[in-house]
Amino acid sequence: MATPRLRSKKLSEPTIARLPVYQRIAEGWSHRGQKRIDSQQIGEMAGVTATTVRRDLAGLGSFGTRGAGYDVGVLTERIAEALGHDRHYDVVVVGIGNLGRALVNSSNFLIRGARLAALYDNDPSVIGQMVGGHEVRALSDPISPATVGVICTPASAAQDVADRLVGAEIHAILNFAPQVVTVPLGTAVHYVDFSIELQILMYHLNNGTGPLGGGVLHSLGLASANALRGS
Amino acid sequence: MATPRLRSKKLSEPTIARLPVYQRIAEGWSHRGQKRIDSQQIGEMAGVTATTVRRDLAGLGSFGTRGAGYDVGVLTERIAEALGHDRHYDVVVVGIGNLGRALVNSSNFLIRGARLAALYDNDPSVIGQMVGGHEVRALSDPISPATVGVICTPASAAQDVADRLVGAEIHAILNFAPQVVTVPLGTAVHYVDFSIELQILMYHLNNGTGPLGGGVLHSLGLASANALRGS
DNA sequence: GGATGTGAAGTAGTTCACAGCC
DNA sequence: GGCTGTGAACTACTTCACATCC
Repeated sequence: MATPRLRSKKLSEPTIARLPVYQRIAEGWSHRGQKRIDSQQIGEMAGVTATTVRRDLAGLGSFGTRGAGYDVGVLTERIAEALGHDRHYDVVVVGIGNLGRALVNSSNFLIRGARLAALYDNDPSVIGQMVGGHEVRALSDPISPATVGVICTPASAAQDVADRLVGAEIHAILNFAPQVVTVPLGTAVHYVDFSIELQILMYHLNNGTGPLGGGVLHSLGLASANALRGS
Repeated sequence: MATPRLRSKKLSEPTIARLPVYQRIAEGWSHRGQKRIDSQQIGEMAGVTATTVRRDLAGLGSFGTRGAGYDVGVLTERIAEALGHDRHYDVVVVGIGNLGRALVNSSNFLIRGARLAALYDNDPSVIGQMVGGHEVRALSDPISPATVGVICTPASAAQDVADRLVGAEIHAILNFAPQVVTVPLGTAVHYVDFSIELQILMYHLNNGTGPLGGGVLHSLGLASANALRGS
């Protein structure tokens, strides 16, 4: 009985952030016809040490082969399992400007179980358009049931949109707007901020320190949660 | 001798990632006419503890007032100083599709010292268009001198573009393409992956743990900044 | 031989608790 | 009273080093 959906031992936050990176590397490897990969190779491409890779993967169970590394197929499968990629969930996107369109049409955003459920905007010239196979609805319409809401509006609209998403029982929000939003307890908000990446890069350039080696890959997840509304 | 551009004591990686968040909070506060803010308030909005905020800010020098918190103006100024926002640097963007346009037109990307130097694409119907005040050039043209190169192409083009950027003496790359690229030693690649945020969010939803936890979360109020860093 | 997996050691980051100052 | 700034304690993560297995 191979892995009966074990209540996986809790993975550390840094590990969780690295697993998708390993997975992409494994997939690229597989694409080029390679059948096996070792921790040294993964580490080089991901910009971490081989030991870190081995510890991360050991947390998913022992599926490597001593002397021969990891089977690329098993590797991707185990990571998918750990991250819950077998489960499907619905995503609504609010704000269908350049960014919203880029996300919806990207081959890299709505993957691994994510399903696009509906699109919303408040611009009459955008409402009714077909984008990514969905008709853009009015923001004033009832929000479709979903697991995750993505905010791609200007900062000024972000709080209102967050309120609507929460009102529609959506408790996980990915916010691309440069605006801190307040939500009730029990709702998670992850912020994605393009400029922060640039700022971190510049800090290191200015100070000479930090990730400047070859093939450095930096992935930043800044999760913030749970402020009480009012008071 | 008030801070004569000190060779600032090295800040920790998590701290560096949090500073831009604090800065945005401070700016929002200032926008709403508030003059002071305390570590408790910053922490709530950023999703970290007040102690963490104080320790982060103490690393920039002691500019808080006991009993009264931080002056919002001084706060933003000190963070800007620490992150090198007074210095200007040039950015080239390659791949002017939806994402490239979204970034270039965003009020949140090219800020804090970043200056748009040039845009490139290889699609004849895009070359020559004006985007964000710049004419899109052919990818085969010589790359303009710059500090940072941003890759917004499909995965298949990413490695070629990275090679061109490196050839143009650009040693800092922000890669939005879902593709690991290899570069010579001395070049930093930061990898931004939208889907990773979604995957992390889903991991926590599936496992009940973490920044979403069913009810336990208030006690954590926790955020996480994860960096994969290389040698 | 060669690479995994893991105790043990080391390092980095966070939180506690409180002295110090407004 | 309130809130900052910081040594001390604690926790989490990474790295070392090597036994283990193919």
